[in-house]
Amino acid sequence: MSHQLGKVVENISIDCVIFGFDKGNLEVLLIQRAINPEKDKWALPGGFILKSEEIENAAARILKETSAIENIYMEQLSVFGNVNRYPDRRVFTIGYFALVSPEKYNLLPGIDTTEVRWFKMSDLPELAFDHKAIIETALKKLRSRVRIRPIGFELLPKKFSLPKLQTLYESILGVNLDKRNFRKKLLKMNLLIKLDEKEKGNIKRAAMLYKFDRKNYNKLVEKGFIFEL
Amino acid sequence: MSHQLGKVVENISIDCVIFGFDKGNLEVLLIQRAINPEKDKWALPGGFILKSEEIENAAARILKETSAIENIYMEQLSVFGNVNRYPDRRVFTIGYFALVSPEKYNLLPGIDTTEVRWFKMSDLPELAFDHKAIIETALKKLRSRVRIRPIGFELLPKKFSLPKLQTLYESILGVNLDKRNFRKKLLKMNLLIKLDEKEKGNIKRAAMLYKFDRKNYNKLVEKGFIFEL
DNA sequence: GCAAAAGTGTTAACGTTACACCCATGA
DNA sequence: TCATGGGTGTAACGTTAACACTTTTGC
Repeated sequence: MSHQLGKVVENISIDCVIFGFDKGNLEVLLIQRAINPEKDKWALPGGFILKSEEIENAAARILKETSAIENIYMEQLSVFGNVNRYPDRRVFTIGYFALVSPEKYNLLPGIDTTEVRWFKMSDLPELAFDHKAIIETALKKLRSRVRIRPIGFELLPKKFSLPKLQTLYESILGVNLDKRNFRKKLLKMNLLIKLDEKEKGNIKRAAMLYKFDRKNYNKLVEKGFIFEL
Repeated sequence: MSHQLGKVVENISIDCVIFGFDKGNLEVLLIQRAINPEKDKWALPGGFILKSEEIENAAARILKETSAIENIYMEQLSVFGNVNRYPDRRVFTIGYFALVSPEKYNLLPGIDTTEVRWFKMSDLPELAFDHKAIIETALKKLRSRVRIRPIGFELLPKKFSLPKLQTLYESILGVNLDKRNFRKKLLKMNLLIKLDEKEKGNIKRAAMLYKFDRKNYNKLVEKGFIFEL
């Protein structure tokens, strides 16, 4: 955004940690920087806040401009402001984070980016600035959230199978769960609608598909329901 | 800190939400502003970050300079940056929050403050800037934390009785708890050391005092223990 | 027909809830 | 001596954890 420097708050940026889940792996969205500083390095999608722009709008705009992802709910993570985190001058960055289902979006490298793609969390490249630390902070938050809010569903396609959901939880939490107990618990919550449809593809035995019952979830929350793993 | 404007990052401040607990009431620490903007209004202890100062150090320094409270652990809450939250120019503020036992500290109005004192959460004065919203955000965080981390102990004196601890939890969570069940649960965790001492004062029957066993808590956490109400 | 993954119930251990009376002390 | 708040145990209930076999289907 160097061409915009007059219009932006020059010492506060936003960086977005977007988690996805694909084929049993937790992934994160990274862009390759087309400009200095840290040209050619991989980094979180980020940019500067406009002088008269609310922070949340800035986060949404920046994510859209760099990756073409839009209309997702992002949550504020933390501010990172170590004196030397950015070269030349002091820049604070506000971390945002969100969970999406990768297959829902067509990625498109935008302003100041040469490439956008998903990286497995287990196989991250070298990252610009302090973005490694930001991702680690986001992962901690994800882990602590996932047990008490039904955010796991955000990471899956609209239609998903119970084994996929279980794999997701296992991979985020880093533990193995009992298949029968997991199903029992989830189904008893009345948050899943069983579809009349099976998974497709070259699979031995196709699993039944479900969708998340968001309406009922909201209704239950109003009554004091607390989702817990 | 007007006299320091050359040395500070001019568009990023810090505001501290310090909760205390006294006589069954949740309280928050406020200062009366001695300077413009919002002179004479009550506000959170706050100030600007020095250009070459790490954020955490700034938070600690600012709290000390305004209220004389020091050596406490504060946690980052969120950034507040609405375009019009501050008059004249755009200033972002980083909210920090902490829990203390009021009786441990002698308050002393510091730089740019005419008065410091505790206010009951149920009886707050009109507040400067967006500080009301910041306090509300902090309260939400406090409520969601208090069930899953033993932060309640921070709000009490070193030595406390079980009824006091229970009152504290009841007042933060806004519910009534069963005395016997509460005791059973807490005592089974092995986080309390019973002292050979009773509460003092004009009370009918003095309760036994306990202290929090922080060493054992840390040991248990390492083994995977999760505190839960 | 066999390998691979989906689907299905029961029991025992554990934790949570509900509930009522006696005790110590200051006034 | 009485009013106030401290302290104590048990039984019913619900939740979690452990565990193994049958079903479907692509190859």
